Amino acid sequence: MAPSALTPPDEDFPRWYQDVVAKAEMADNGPVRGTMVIRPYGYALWERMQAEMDWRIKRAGAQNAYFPIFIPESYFAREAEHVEGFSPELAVVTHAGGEDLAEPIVVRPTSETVIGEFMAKWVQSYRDLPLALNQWANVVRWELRPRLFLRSSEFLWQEGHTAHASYDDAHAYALTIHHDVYDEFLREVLAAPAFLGIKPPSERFAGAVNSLTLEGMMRDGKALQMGTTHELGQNFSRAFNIVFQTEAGGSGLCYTTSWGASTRLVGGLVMMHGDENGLVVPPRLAPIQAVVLSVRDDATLLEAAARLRDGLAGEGVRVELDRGRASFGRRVTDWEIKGVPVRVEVGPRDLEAGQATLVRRDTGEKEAVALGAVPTRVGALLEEVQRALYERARRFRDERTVEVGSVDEAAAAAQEGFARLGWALVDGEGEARLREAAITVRCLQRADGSVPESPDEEGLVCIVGKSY
RNA sequence: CGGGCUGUAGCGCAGCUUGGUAGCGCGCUGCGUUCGGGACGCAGAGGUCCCGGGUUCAAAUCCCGGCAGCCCGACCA
Repeated sequence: MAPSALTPPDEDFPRWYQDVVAKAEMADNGPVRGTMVIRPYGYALWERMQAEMDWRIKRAGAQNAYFPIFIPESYFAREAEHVEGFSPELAVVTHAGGEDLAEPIVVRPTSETVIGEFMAKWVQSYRDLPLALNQWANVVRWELRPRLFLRSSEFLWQEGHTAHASYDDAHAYALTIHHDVYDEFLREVLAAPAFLGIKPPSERFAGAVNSLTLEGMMRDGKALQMGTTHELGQNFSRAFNIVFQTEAGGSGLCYTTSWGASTRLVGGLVMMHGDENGLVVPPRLAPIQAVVLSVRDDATLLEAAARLRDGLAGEGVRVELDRGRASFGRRVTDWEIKGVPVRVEVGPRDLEAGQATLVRRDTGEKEAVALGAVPTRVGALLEEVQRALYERARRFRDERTVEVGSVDEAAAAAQEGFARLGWALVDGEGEARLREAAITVRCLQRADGSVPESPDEEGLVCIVGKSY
């Protein structure tokens, strides 16, 4: 076995992460600090995430729209907590068209304000509600410590924004997004088990009355927030005057929500499933699910490989034929680094036996399959890999999530993973003590793991850990 | 934004202490032999030594100021 092209993850996890992102040709740093150039393979992964989230978002009743990247600074000032929370991260345009601007323009860090302004215009009657919008966009949050995908000054995301006639309706919608869009996407496509819960007040979105979160565990034991949904109460409706005429003829103030998932998920994918040989992409997400490669640059083999490619494509497998001229071993490692779930190898010995060799990326296991059976077998294998990745990630997470009985125990246990303990033990001073150990409360749950209504419910537990 | 480390070919690095012709490995190009887990031979191409200023006959090397990257912290999707 050749030496790995990557820094071993156990030796230096951040370095390993960078190696994977670079060698899998996912992204490069941009010329301005914190900016990111997303390369075709990285973007293909994001496009797959977009496609899988987009239809679920539409299924949840939201429509796509687009709002401007430039927002009047005065909009931010209208919601006190919001402006306070985002001010440090804003990029502001003060000069344009060769002149100083009368009013500075903010480059959007998120779009609650501008969308709120237009919701106020569009919502007249209870019949206009709920109003559910989503946009796919770039946003800018000036980052002091950027990392490719995980924390860049400009990133891509979807942001959903909804307005409802009642608290109950807004709350129910937030839960729908939380479960039926984000959690379902994470579980079924990204093979990513997450802890679902709500943020403690200290970790809430600026301007929200409640923030729901999905927290995944990376292979270094740290937490990554993989999606959030905010109940904004009437804070933004009040600030932007999103009012409607009620069925009874009175006047109502909307309840709004906002929710987002970003290109950070691409980084999460790397860190949740990757291994010492590079990226490992869950089949349902993979832009390339299977790659067919002939062991030699030989006309007969290439022809057989092309037939296999056609057969797989015919079964709906996203398949690519490797026509590279590099040595076989080199081509294998290159596809491994990119995390393609299944390799279909065909060599002279295979051909003689009328078979191909299938190799799964997650375990490295090989199996010989008759040529005619390859498409069917690959389809089944992809599903097996999908399940196995989820199970492996879930086991890993559960093994590193320990129940503890005090803040001190939590501080020790959460160095290598998560700790779970009573929220009452942490609420208040405990949070500050954990923070000294670089540990934060990732989410609050009920004892049975379900999502609570508010941090004030009795008997809640919290999951704490280090985070990205 | 604070502390630490670093910037030399696409990538990884040596050279800097003690100023004097810019190097190595991988990658890249061409030809040939190869190909069942990062192949090999021969011949080549490729450099504003991060940027700006200063010292000097002379700066990759010394001094000052920026910019960028990485790690740790505070902040965050």
